[in-house]
Amino acid sequence: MEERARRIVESAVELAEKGGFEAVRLRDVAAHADVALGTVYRRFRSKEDLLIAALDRQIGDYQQHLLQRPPNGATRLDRVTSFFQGATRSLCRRPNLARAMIRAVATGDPELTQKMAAFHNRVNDLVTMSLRGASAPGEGVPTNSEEQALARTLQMVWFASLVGWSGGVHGQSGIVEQTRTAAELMLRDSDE
Amino acid sequence: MEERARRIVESAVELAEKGGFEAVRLRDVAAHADVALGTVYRRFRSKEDLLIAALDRQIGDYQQHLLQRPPNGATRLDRVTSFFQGATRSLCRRPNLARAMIRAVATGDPELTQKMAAFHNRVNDLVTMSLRGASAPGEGVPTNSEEQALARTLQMVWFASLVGWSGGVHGQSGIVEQTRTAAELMLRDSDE
DNA sequence: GCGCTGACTGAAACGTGTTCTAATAGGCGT
DNA sequence: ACGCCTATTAGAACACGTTTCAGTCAGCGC
Repeated sequence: MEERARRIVESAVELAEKGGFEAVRLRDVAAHADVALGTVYRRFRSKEDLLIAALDRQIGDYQQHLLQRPPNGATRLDRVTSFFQGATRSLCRRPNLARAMIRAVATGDPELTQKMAAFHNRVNDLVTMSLRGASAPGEGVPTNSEEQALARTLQMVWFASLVGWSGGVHGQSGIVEQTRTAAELMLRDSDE
Repeated sequence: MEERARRIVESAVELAEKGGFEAVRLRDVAAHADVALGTVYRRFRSKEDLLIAALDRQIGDYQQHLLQRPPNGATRLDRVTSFFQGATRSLCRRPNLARAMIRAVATGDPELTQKMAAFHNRVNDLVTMSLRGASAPGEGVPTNSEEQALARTLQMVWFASLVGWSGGVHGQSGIVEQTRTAAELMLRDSDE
C-alpha cells in the first residue's frame, strides 16, 4: 500500500478507535491524513471500503504474529479454541475500532464483494492453520474437504458472534464461548 | 402492531422489494404510507429499525407456515436441512427485500440490541423446532444444553451465510450448502 | 526547457437519514 | 361545549456520505 493510502487508513483507525463508526467522518479522515476529501475517494470507494482496508491490515498483522507463535495445543479442538480466544482478544482490545470494522464488513455492499471474500478467506486460512498445528496454509498437505468445511463453518460462527457482540447481544466472552461450543460439537470424536 | 405502523412497514417492504436498501427512502416510505415523515420516526427509531420490523413480521409469517407444515424427515439432519432449505428459499424469493433486511439486522446498531436479539431468538426457536420434529418450542420437552448449542450454532452459520449471499460472495445455493455442511459436521453420529 | 498527463486540491453541491418546530386535529374527561 | 393532551402534519433545517468541477502541481517523455 502506498504511503498516502496508509496515512488515510491510519487516520480512519485513530478516529474509529476513539468514537466508533460514526466518528469516522470522511472529512475528518481527510483532514487528519492531510489530504483532500477527493483523494480519499480516489483510493477507497466508500467509508466501508476504507474500514475494510483497516480490517485487512489488522488481520495481516495478526497473521504475522501467528507465524511467530503458532497456536499450540495437543488436539485440534485445543488449538482452534485458543486461536479464536487470541484473535478475539486482539480484535476486541479496541472495541470501538472493532465494531466499526465489523459493521463495515457486515454491511455487505455488493461493490465490495471481493474484499469481503478476501476477509473471509484470510480468516479461513488462519483457522485452517490452527486446525493443523504449526504448518502454514497452502504448504505440503493439501486441504481435504472435511478440513475446509470445518474451517469455513468455524469462521462463520466467529463472524456471526462478532456481529452479535458488536450489536450488544452478548459480551466478549460470548464470542469465545460460542466458537468453542461450535468447535466442540464438530470435533467431538476427534482427538488428533 | 397498530394499523398506521403496519402501513409503514408494508410500504417499506414494497420499496425494498423493488430497489433494495437504498430504495427505501424514508420520505418515500412516508408518502407511500400516507403519513408524515415525523410519524415514521415516532414509530421506528431508524431505517434499520423499520427494516428489522419487516424481517420480524416475515419470520412470524414463516413460523405460522411451519406450524401448519412442520419440517418432516426421519433424522435431525434431514429435518434441519430441509428447514433451512425452505427458509432460505422463502427469504430469497424477493432478493432485494431480503438483502435490505439482512443488511439492517447485520448493521448491529447498539440502539437495536433487543430487536437483533429477538430475531436471533426467533430463528433459534425455529431451528429447535426442526431439530425436534413436530412439537412446538417451549412445550413439553425442556431444552437440553446440546440442543441449545446446536440450534445456536446453526442459526449463526445461516446468518453468516445470508450476509455472504447478500454481499455477493456466493449464491443462494451456497447458503443451503453451507448450513447443510455445518449440520452434517455436528450431527455425524446422531441418527435419532 | 516544454508540454502532456494523471493525481491532488479546495470548495461547492447533492441526496438522504435524522431532528426540530410550529401549527393542527382528534379524542376524552368533566 | 370546553380545555387538555397526545399524535400527527408540513416543512425547514442539519449532518454527513458522496459526487463534481475548475484549477494546480509533479513527473516524465521529448
